[in-house]
Amino acid sequence: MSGRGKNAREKEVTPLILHVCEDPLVMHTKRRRVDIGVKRTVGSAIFARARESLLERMNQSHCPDQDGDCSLVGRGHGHGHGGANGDGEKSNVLRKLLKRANSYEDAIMPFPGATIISQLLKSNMGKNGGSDSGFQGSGALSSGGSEVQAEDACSSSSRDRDSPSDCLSPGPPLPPPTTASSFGRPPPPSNHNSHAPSQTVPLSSFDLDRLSDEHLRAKRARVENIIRGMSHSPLVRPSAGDHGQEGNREGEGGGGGNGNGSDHRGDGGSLNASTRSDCPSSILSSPGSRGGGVSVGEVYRENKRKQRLPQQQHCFTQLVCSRQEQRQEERRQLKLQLEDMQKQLRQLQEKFYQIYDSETEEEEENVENGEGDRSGEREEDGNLSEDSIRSDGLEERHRDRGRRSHADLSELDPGLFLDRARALLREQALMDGEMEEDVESREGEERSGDGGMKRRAVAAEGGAGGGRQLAETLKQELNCAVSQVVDTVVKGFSSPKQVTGRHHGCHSSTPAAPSSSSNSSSSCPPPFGPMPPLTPDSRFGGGALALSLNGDGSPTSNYHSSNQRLHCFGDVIVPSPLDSFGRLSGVPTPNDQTEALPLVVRKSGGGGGGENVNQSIPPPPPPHHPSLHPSPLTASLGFSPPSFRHPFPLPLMGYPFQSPLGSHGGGAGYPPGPKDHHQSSPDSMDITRESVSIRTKMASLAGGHMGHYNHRQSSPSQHGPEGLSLSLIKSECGDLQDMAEISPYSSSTIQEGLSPNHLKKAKLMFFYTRYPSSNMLKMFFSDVKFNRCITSQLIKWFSNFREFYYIQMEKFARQAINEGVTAAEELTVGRDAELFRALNMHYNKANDFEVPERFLEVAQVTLREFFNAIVAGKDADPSWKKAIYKVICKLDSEVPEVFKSPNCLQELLHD
DNA sequence: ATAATGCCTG
DNA sequence: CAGGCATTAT
Repeated sequence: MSGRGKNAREKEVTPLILHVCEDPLVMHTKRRRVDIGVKRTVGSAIFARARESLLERMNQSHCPDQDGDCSLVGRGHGHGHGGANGDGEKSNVLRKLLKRANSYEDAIMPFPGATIISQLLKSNMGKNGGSDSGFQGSGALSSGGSEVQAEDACSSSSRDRDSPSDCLSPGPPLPPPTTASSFGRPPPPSNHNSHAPSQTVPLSSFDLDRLSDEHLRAKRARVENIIRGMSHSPLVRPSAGDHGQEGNREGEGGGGGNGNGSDHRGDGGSLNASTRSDCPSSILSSPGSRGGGVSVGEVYRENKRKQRLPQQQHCFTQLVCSRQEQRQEERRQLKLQLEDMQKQLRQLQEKFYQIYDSETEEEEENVENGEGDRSGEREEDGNLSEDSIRSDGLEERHRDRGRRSHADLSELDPGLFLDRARALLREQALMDGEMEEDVESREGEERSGDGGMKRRAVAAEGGAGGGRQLAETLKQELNCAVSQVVDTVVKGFSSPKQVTGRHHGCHSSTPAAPSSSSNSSSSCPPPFGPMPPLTPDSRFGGGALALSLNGDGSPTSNYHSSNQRLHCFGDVIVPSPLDSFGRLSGVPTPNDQTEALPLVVRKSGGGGGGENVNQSIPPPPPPHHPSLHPSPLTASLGFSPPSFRHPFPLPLMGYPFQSPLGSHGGGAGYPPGPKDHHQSSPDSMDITRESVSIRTKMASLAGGHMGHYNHRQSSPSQHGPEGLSLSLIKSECGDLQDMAEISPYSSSTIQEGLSPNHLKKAKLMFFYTRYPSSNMLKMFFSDVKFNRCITSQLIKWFSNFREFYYIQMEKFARQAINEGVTAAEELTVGRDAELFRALNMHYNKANDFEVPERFLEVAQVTLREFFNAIVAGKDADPSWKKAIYKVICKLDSEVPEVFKSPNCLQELLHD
């Protein structure tokens, strides 16, 4: 067989050889088709047609161009792979995180976001100090350096420009750097790590003020960096992941010590500083000046950038002519930035969890063995290694906690957690003081001078004021920085009335924090302050909890928490937080949708199509989002799994998340498993984690995800037949309508996609029919909303079944011949036959279905047909199977009515 | 033009 | 199991 196939292929490729080849197989100029050409059952065509038309109409109303969507699948495939893979690592981390998130939620929630952030910041400092340095220059976010970075990030992400979150950082083309001096001067960070220490010392000794200044700046820079780094988070959409990865690579390179990243940044910063004002285009061209080798990826990005260039220039040009345009652009960017920041904060928190998690795990594993290779594990996670300081602290904590058993963790109450955090901070401070040298030696390579400096500052602070103060300070600083950034940006433009106003409103939405004033250094009510707590809260769906816990500083809790819930992990869509805020706060935000749209648009962009997407052009995005986003109400109610919010992929979500949601009052957002029991099986978590990766998969739109789900789902008792399909793949074909279907009210069993259970069902059906017509399939899978993709998939399934079936037949027929069987009559297929076992294993793995006798007969006939054909030497004919197919296709029997029931699996398997 | 099939490959 | 492709049937 294989040989034949190969020959055929060769034929196609090298037709010239044909005349030379004697091999009959090769003789065929064209690949011989063995197509059976089986008549297509038209039976009940009328009936089916009517139904079909009905369905189609439904579909059409929502998604006229299903085809187009379908095509995306293919395209997405290729691209998706890269993205998916890239995210893989992170994904794992995330999964890990998620896995335990639940247990920690309680404990973590209380943890003051500020503290977490500060810790993260510190850690980042240590790790990214060198690479981050670039950001430092941007004392003010508006600094050219930062802008360049933003440009970089954006441009790199331009591929999927649809993901605004990517460009979160400083981004918005802000007014010329007021603090030009700060960033203009060669930021210490720009230097290689090796220099860092030396610089740090002199600085600190020189001028405390300056030190603090730097400190502050560094923090800001760090924030930016973190944000930037965050963009790689696994949660980020695949497409986003692409560029994110690139960024990551660069960053890592810098961090790694080769200095590439640093160089690059440094160049960008300086270049930007010098040229930015002159001409934006120069910025764009800056890539050329980038450090060292330009990888293919970079080239690609460069191209992207160049593509964008015209637009940018245009923008600036227009600025002269009409500032409005620019403002809009800026506005948009600002928005993006804000969103990103929020997201990043959330992610920071997650990282924290992550570390915490990994540590915990390690503890669990190594409690008895001792410390083991903590560092090793940290390295594994990559991000974890970021902060040695933090790690140290964590280690300590873990040691402590570890002895108390893992269970403790989950039991920690907020207060306790907080205390621990403080203790940790103190420990850190202490350690810093005592082991500064030691630590430095260990991390010196990674840490920039700034980082070192920072650390000292931290230590000092900690010593003086204690952990709490430190935390507070950090928190404030962070908040202030954020606020300032926001304010700066906002103020930067002569605020387009609507937009700007709205933004302010959003920020100020917090009762306690009146709009712009927030940026005052001392008591800036952090617009995003509450963010951190969000995650935990969101998971619980109980905003109230967050509120009570939040007391520590962020005046606003519910608001944000609910909001966060909305976007939490909304990597995919990131429905602008602003919008959410606005709605929640009751501020009418008519335009929100419009504005947000651009962000949302990414859906398809991920694939391949969307390079351009909405870079600078205010995209007139499709007005479909509303339905996509859970209404504020929903969110507030407890749209529990924020992390699972997938704008588009929603359909998919239904399946995997079902269980998690179930516990939360039936997950308002998703259809409760039709009639199915929520399986709270141990798999729940797995499923949950899987969900994370689903995003990636979804984004990639690649096929073959089914397999993954199968593993989880195949277990019989799991999901109902409808099991909430993962509609995945085909979800693309799907329309927005699907969303509606999935939406809360639609408890209808109509599925957008095929679930593992559907596959199972199809396999069982194969015992009755080998050649089901599409109409038949539609009847038997009435719980599936058919579209071309679904139909094709089902047909493909059966095609695959047949393939396997016939392969087995041929195999066993030949085997029989080899064994000396001479008469077909000698061949019988019983339930104990090897052939049957093979088939049963394939179509009825669990063996929980009684294979109809008829199937045995058909199998026997088939086997004999093959036997006879082979014996007769018909197999020489490339299409020799065709005859057999024709015979077999007539042997289809009626499929029991039970199969028409969506719950048939239960019923069938129950027996 | 589209659906359906089969073959091959991953 | 799915994608891609070629072929065939409608």
